[in-house]
Amino acid sequence: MTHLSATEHIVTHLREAGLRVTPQRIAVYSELVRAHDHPTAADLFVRLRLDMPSLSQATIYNTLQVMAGMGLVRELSTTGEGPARYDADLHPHAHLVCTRCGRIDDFDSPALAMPAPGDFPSGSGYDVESMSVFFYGRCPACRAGARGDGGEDG
Amino acid sequence: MTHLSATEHIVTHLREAGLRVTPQRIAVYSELVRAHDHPTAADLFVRLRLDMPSLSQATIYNTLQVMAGMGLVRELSTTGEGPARYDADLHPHAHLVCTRCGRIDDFDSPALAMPAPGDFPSGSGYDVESMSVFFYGRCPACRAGARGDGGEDG
DNA sequence: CTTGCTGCAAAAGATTTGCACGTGC
DNA sequence: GCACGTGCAAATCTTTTGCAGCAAG
Repeated sequence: MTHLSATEHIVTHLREAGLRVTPQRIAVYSELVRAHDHPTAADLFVRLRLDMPSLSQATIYNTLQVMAGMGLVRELSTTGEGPARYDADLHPHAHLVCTRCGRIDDFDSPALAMPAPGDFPSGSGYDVESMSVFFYGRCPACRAGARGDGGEDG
Repeated sequence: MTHLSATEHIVTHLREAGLRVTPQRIAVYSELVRAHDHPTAADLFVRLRLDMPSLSQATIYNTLQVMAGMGLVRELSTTGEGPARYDADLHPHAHLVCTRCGRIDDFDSPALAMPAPGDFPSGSGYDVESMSVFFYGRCPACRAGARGDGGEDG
């Protein structure tokens, strides 16, 4: 759990899962680690095609599904508004969703009493494995009266 | 905010918003208040067509959009898995989402330190208006090895 | 060499939209 | 009576799937 590169990380996990290590999988994961703007499958497609013109959308979807299943990435869902977004940052944190431009920012709450796994509802009969906290509102750019094109990140 | 019927409630809000009071809007809202299973647009369509055969899906979607915009109902998003679900219960509460059958239950947390509006992230620059807390796991029926058809509510 | 993965394109599922008619106000 | 809302069907958008060829192990 030292500072392995994204490539090392995905390669290790794929090997351990008995899955094949392909350039496409490495590319998708690496881009997701590099990006901090919670891109959609389509975003990743556009960005990655620059370096890998043969890449197909189906492979992106497939790869994201595989990685989400391995627990390597997290699928975020805003409000049904638009496509799913993805996050390679697995440390527990909330998300700020702009209801105007759709941008998603991380919100790492020092003050906010974020429920810990121990607070998971146990009386409900559910076998809770994870949780999500979303805050909805307007991002700084949209508050400032900007047109709200959506966000670029890096 | 006394115990008005669902009809009284929606009629009042539509009037205040300068929108027309139609049987379809009353029906959709009333069914959403009656149901406690966070139905999808398609669920509502099936249920309401029994009493209102001419009702169309487009009207359901349109009505849900209008009511969500008015803040009368809340749109929930499970995990991007499947269609959006709706909730007419506006009091702050978390949701338990079954990752196996898609069922959603309310979770009203007495013990859980649910962030209050005052805890909303203010340093982020966002103008936060609402929040959602989702817990993901397996519902009692699915834990018990049931097939997981999804839930009826009554 | 074997089998899983990729790329393509078509399919499937959910939601939105255009238009003509009906209806609330 | 006017304009909004409804109903229908087609369009749009996102994601999944079938299949043939390629490449990882």
